[in-house]
This record gives sequence, C-alpha cells and structure tokens, in this order.
Amino acid sequence: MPNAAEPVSKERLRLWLRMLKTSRMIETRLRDNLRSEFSTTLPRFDVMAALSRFPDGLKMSQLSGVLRVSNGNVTGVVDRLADDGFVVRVAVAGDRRASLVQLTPKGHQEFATQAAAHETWIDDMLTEFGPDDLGALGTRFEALMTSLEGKD
Amino acid sequence: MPNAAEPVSKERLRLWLRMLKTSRMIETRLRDNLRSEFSTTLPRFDVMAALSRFPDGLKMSQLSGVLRVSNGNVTGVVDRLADDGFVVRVAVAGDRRASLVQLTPKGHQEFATQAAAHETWIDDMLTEFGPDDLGALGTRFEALMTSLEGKD
DNA sequence: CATATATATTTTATACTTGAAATAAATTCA
DNA sequence: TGAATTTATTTCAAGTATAAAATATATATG
Repeated sequence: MPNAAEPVSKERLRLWLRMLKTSRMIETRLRDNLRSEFSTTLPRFDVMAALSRFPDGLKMSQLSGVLRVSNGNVTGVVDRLADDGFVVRVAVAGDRRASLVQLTPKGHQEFATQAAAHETWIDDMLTEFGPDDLGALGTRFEALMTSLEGKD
Repeated sequence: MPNAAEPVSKERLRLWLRMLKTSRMIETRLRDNLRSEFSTTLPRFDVMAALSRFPDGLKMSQLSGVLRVSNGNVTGVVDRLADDGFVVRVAVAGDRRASLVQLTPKGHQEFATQAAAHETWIDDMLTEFGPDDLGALGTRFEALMTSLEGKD
C-alpha cells in the first residue's frame, strides 16, 4: 500500500501547526507581560538572560550564536540596552575588533527581578503539565532537536 | 514540605525553553527554505495559507484574527502580495469600509506549489515522530492550548 | 615584509511586528 | 435627524529581523 504513508505526513503537519500555535500563544503572553510589567521586550530579555549565564561577558558574535539571531540584529538590541545602562561593551585585550558585552550591576539586578517573574508566568501557563508530562515531553523535544541537528 | 513544589516550576521552565528552541529551529529552516526555493517569507506564506482555506476571501480584520497578528501588520503583507499579483482586495457590497482579500488564480497556483513543498519539509524534519508519538503529542498540545485559553 | 585571507562587528536596505493614533464609514439611540 | 459610539482599515513610530555590503583588525603565507 504505497499511500498508507500519506496520512503520516499530514499528521506531522497537523502536529507542527499545533506546536507553532501553542508556542506563539505562550510567546505572545510573555511579550505582553514583559511590556506591561517591565516595559521591555522578549529580545531584550533574551539578551540579558544569555549574558546572565556568562559573568565574564560574551562577544557580539557569541551572543548572536547563542541566541541564534543575526549579528546585525544583536547590534541594535545591545545598543538600546547599553543606552538604558543594563549592559556595557568592554574592550578585549589583544583584539581591537572585538568587544565583550557584560551586564552592569544595574542590569544584573533588573534581570534577576524579570527572571523571577518570567519563571512564575511559565509555571502558571504550564500548570496543565505535571511532573510525568514534563519528563516525557522533555525527552521527546530532546530527541527531536538531536534529530534536527543531524539534518543540517 | 513547602519547597517540594519548587523543582516543578524549574522543570516547566526547562520544558518551555526546549519547546521554544525546537520550534525556532523548525521555523528558521522553513524561512530559509521559503526564501531559497520560492523567494518568499513565512508571513507571506501564512497569509496565503489562510486565504486558501477561504475561497470567498477574508476581510483584513478576519485575516489578522485568524493569524493572530495585528491589523497594521496584515496591511503591509497584503500590500506586497497584491503588488506581486497573488492576492486582490475586492469591495464588500454594502460596507464601504471593508474589503475582502482573495487569492488570485496565480496566487492559488503558487500557493499549491509552496504548500506541497512545505508539507514535505515538515515531514522530513519530524521523521523522529512516528504515528504513536504524533497522537500522544497532539493530545498534549491540545490540552495545553485549552488550558491556556482558559487563562485569558 | 607584503599581500591575501579570515574574523569581528557595524551599516544598509528591506521586511515584519506591535500599539496607538488617525481616518472613514456604519450603527445606535436620544 | 443628528450626535455619539462602534467597526474596519490604514498610517505612524519604534523596535526586531535578515542578508549582504562595508569597515576594521588579525593572521597566514609566499
């Protein structure tokens, strides 16, 4: 039966559309919350989250690598965060092309507040998933990521 | 044990980050494919996909409702699709404010080609998920969406 | 050393995205 | 009827996003 395989591709498409719809819904709510509670945006939060994991700072190219967005994109977001005093660019000894972007103390403090709220928002949105679901779904996503990475 | 609950919120956060990373990876590949194969973008594809399901056309406000994006956003995307001859705005009898956006024959033909490729790309990216996974995961996403909608 | 190549980042052009303001037309109801 | 409100859409300002070009610096190689 050659076309017994056809419904599976349709099912995969359906699953993708559901996944996309769900993650867009969650993202939209996070954006709304970040805007209304902290007057910030998801890209800004993402940059600060990345920097908070690297106390020594990240070069622009590392930042765009971690966040998987273009170099030029990061330039603008970092510019605006620097204007607000949340990050600084510091020179790299021995390489005048590069600079390290670091959170300022003010940036660390602000991010700690935002991150705590963020975790609460996610926890509230995902109450549907109990401990059993979390493990099982995490495993599926890990497997999918691994599979995707093998298809570069 | 009051803090026995704490690890669950961390697990929920981890799951969200995995889900976000995975869906961004898939979206990025779809964008790349749409660009390289059809010189188009995901928002344009999304608009055409919505219109293809409504042969009578959709009003701008219906389109932004279906796609869950802002009105002003749809204006620009539809303008560019109209410039390319893939959609038209037709007057609505009895309401001079509104217009219906419809795919042109050229738009239908182009979308059919793109949609077929799109389904193949998704099928290839989600080979990791077999029929069993698809049903189980679909159910979990449906439950999560329902839960989210109850928290407006 | 001098040139070629590679690396790090910014700039540019274009498109997407939002919320809010503006415009225009339809509807309500005093 | 006429004024107030609602609805449909576009315009606007600002931020986000990309690919490609430009700039500047570093490294490799003949």
